[in-house]
Amino acid sequence: MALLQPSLVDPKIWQSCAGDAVKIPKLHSKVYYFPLGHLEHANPNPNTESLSLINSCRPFIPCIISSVDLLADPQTDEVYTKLLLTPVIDGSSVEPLEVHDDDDGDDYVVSSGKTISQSDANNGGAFSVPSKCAKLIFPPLELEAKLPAQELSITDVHGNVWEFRHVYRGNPKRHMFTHNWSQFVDKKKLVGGDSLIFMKNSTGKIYVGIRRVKKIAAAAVVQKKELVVMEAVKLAEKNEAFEVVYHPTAGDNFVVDAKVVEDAMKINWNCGMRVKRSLKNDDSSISVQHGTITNLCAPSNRPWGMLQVKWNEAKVLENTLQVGPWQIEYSFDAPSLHLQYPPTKRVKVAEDYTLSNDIQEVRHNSFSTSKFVEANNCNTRKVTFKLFGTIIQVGSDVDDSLAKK
Amino acid sequence: MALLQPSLVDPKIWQSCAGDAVKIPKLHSKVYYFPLGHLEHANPNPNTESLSLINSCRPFIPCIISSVDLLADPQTDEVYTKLLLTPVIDGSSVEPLEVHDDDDGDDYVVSSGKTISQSDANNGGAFSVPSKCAKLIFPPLELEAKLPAQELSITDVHGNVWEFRHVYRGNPKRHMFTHNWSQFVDKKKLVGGDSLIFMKNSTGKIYVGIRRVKKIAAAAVVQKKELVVMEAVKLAEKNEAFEVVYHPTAGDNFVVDAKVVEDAMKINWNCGMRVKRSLKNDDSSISVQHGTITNLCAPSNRPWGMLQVKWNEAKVLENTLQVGPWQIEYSFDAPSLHLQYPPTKRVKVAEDYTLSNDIQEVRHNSFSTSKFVEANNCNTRKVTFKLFGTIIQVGSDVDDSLAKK
DNA sequence: AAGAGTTGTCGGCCTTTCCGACAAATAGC
DNA sequence: GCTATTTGTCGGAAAGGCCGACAACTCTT
Repeated sequence: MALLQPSLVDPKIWQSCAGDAVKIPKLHSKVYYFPLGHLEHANPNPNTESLSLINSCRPFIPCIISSVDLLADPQTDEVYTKLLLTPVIDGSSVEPLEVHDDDDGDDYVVSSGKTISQSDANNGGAFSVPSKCAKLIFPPLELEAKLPAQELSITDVHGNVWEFRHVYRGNPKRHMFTHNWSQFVDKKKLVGGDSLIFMKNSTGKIYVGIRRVKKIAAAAVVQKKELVVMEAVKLAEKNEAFEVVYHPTAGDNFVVDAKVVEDAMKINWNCGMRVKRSLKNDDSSISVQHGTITNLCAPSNRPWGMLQVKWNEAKVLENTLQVGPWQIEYSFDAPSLHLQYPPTKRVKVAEDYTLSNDIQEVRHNSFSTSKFVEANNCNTRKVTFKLFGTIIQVGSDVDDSLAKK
Repeated sequence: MALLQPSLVDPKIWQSCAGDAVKIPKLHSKVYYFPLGHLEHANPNPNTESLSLINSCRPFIPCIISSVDLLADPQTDEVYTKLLLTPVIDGSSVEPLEVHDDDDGDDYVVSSGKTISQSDANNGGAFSVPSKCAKLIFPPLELEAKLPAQELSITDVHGNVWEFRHVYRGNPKRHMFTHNWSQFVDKKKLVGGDSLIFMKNSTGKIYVGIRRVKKIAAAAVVQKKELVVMEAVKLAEKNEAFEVVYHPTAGDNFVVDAKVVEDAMKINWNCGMRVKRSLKNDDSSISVQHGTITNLCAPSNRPWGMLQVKWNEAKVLENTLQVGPWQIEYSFDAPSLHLQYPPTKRVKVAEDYTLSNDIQEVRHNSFSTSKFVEANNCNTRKVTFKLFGTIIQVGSDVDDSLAKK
């Protein structure tokens, strides 16, 4: 039953399992690859040797997506993706292939999730189905009947079918899985805290995906992953095609759509700015985090983790303290406690006619420090990146002008 | 779980499921196809219309096996085969393809069977494993342990894997399947009397096949099968390639290796001759039936069911009362009660130079009747068949010579 | 803050599964 | 035909699964 090969997953099912917040670049699209993000994704505490190698590399590498595999782990059922990236040599005349929009329009997938309780995982072999899920995903039950029941065939990410009995019982009445539930818990090694995602496509076929709480990663495995990352980085630096693996549950993607990065870099991010970040929860509801930029802290002008944000909400993962501009949004609605930042985007664009194969970095060593920035222990730097032939400047004299007000 | 398509089965596993007595002709080999046998295989009581059509056809048709599919029924797990036969046009110069001997030598399959009891099928969800089977097929258990147990992964004919707990318990101690056995009974719809065949190949992988007691064939299904047979017969008669389906449990094969038929036809079969027939039982043991030829009763010189045999053993299927010569062996060792027939093969062979597309039948209308034959109410006929350009004569004047003694 | 709706956990009961006892059937001498 | 071994069936025991009761939690207003 347990296949040893990773399973190819239907794109819409894969997306629902990963969560709608997870963005996988499209085939043949332009992206930026962030080596530091890649390393931190494999190992949050990388060894110094790896870090120094990363520091000697370009901080971001423009690439084209040459292949996308949407996969599922045969052991854990968790979804992940394997991408083949081909570095773009600046000024090269290779015409990019057409980006195929894979939204087929007609077929859709609706999903509903639940983090399973201790009782779901251990007790009596029954699963308490959230009423939202039952209403949205499963065929309607005869709720007036004495013992409403139906047999559901639910397909996992490997294409294996599980037959559950779905009943509506108890007082107050609720939806439950009874028959075959404990076998499912047993085979999938589910524990309290793991999440299930139930999905239904336009043909009515029902699917189930799993997100695990515990990330059991042995030190040896992490070491191995780190070595694989470093091999990829070396290939990227040589402008050769390289393969990366991205697990949506292990932090943000380090391969980001070019336009998204470029647009985000055009904003004059500065200390004290109010920002937000919308997150999808396990049950596919949306929650919004609000925060304030506390520092522009990119060493060597690395956009990955350039902005340090202090989030208002307590439960925030460590790796979201330092974010890239594309990972957050400027918060228009939230009133700033100290200052009002104008939503106007002040962008400095300079046409570049130099055909160089490397990304040009121009560091402005003359920092201008405003009173506000000083008061917030925040260094404002003028930083200019060249992105696909366009020079972008971040951390401008906006502060000064505002401070003068 | 339940596939709707027939499964392709590994040849050695298929053979063990069918039983070693079942002979499937090799790809590209010469065979004789018996239309009457085909019809009786589909329906033991065929309608008169079908029978009259069969009678207007050749009684046997030489063919080449153009394809062999070894299959398993997705509903019942029973094995069967689908053959594509291409009629051989006598004298045609088409060079036959090489017959590939598919015996790979190295890999073998051992098997052990059991007809399951009422208790196996209904009670308490346990299966009493025959000790022979446990010793031959399963990995050795620590028989000295207090509760010897192991988990066995057993593959069915569709490639689905079943996990059973195999224990050695009770007083007296015996091998049993406990965990998952009742699910297997349930899913496979097993009833007392059905047989299981456990197999192990040279890599140690364990398989299970099923033979059912009840042949539930609705009248409509039988009608359909009869029509399919008649279509095949019509194609065969036109010397066009045709497909046949053979179920090993439903009687002897009507597609028989040419050499086997020819050799059997060379023997002067006669009334009173002692014959034997070895049969493989469910548990893969061998039992031998003994009998006496009571009649040479082929109407229109049809070798299928030409010999009428009275078997000594009681439990004989009806369809084995009338057999073809290739289905039995001359019994050298069994002492004849009345007469001693010499084991010498008296064969009359005549070279045939006529290039005819049809099989020549020469009926000798002058019957000679001996005293012995008269006393046994047995008609001795001289019958000549042309097989692949060789004329074979059966039921000779041996009787007379013996009777004169 | 209160009410309605939802869902986590528990104990009881019923079914299924697992076990050795015993006896019946079979194989071996 | 006798004995040794194997295996079919049974009743009791243990485990697993299904149920409503009740309470805690969440969401809405």
